[in-house]
Amino acid sequence: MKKKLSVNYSETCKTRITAIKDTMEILSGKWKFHILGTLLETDRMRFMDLLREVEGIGSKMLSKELQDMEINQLVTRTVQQTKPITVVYEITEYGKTLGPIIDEIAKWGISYRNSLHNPQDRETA
Amino acid sequence: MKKKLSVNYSETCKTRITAIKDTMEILSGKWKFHILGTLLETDRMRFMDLLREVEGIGSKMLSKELQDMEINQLVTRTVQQTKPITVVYEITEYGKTLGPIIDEIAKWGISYRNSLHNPQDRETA
DNA sequence: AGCATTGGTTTCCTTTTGGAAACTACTTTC
DNA sequence: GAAAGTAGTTTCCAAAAGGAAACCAATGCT
Repeated sequence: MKKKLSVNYSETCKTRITAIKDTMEILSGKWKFHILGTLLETDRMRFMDLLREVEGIGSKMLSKELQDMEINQLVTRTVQQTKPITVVYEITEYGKTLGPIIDEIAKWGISYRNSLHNPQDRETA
Repeated sequence: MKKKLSVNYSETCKTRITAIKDTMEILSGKWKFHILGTLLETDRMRFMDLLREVEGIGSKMLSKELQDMEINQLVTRTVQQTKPITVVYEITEYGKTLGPIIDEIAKWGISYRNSLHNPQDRETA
């Protein structure tokens, strides 16, 4: 009797994997979670403010990541005709639907930090 | 009057950002969510089975990602002294605590797919 | 003997990612 | 007029990530 080679995967499972791939592609790169985490807290921020708040990022990366997210309708970019022009970025309603993901990730990260101090927490997870 | 330069960030916000960074570092790379998604469904799998199920991955990457996750106690590796030795990987209880994150990511990815067909869903998100 | 399977490792190469610094262009302030 | 702040873009480079293919050691099958 021959063994089944692969493809014992259910449809729902493949859908799930595709969904995970889609999401992670949209949120790819070193900074998107970081930027979104910031925008979810403060709603609207100018470019230079983001540059200062998202510690470590450079203008090239910030610009690129914001463009990516604008294309995916997660953030909006608005030029304001002020004295020196300013540009405000804000998270869209659609972008806010990522909130639960970010929350879960933050939650896990926090309990991970705790488990570094109390490693037994990890065994009894 | 001078403007405040940066650092108007609350402590909880910084904690949150650090948590996000921690989590994403542990789950870095192209395949970890994929592998975890698979192991969360099937519990225990052999190396070659994973190689076939995680479509597109090569042995080098699979090996490396599994090692990373073993170090972080997300999966266990057990050698079985069978005829040709087999190695089973299974997700740990601690690894299962990532379930909610993966679920949220999968959920979002699914509704994202839907919004590609009905773009108005995205505006009224 | 010869091939397949298991579970990897190693090598070599390409692509992607990301960072630093310089530069643009316009306006305001000193 | 010089400096500084706005919001980026461009260039140049280094490092990291990832893939294909070959290889290895042990065992089983025919």
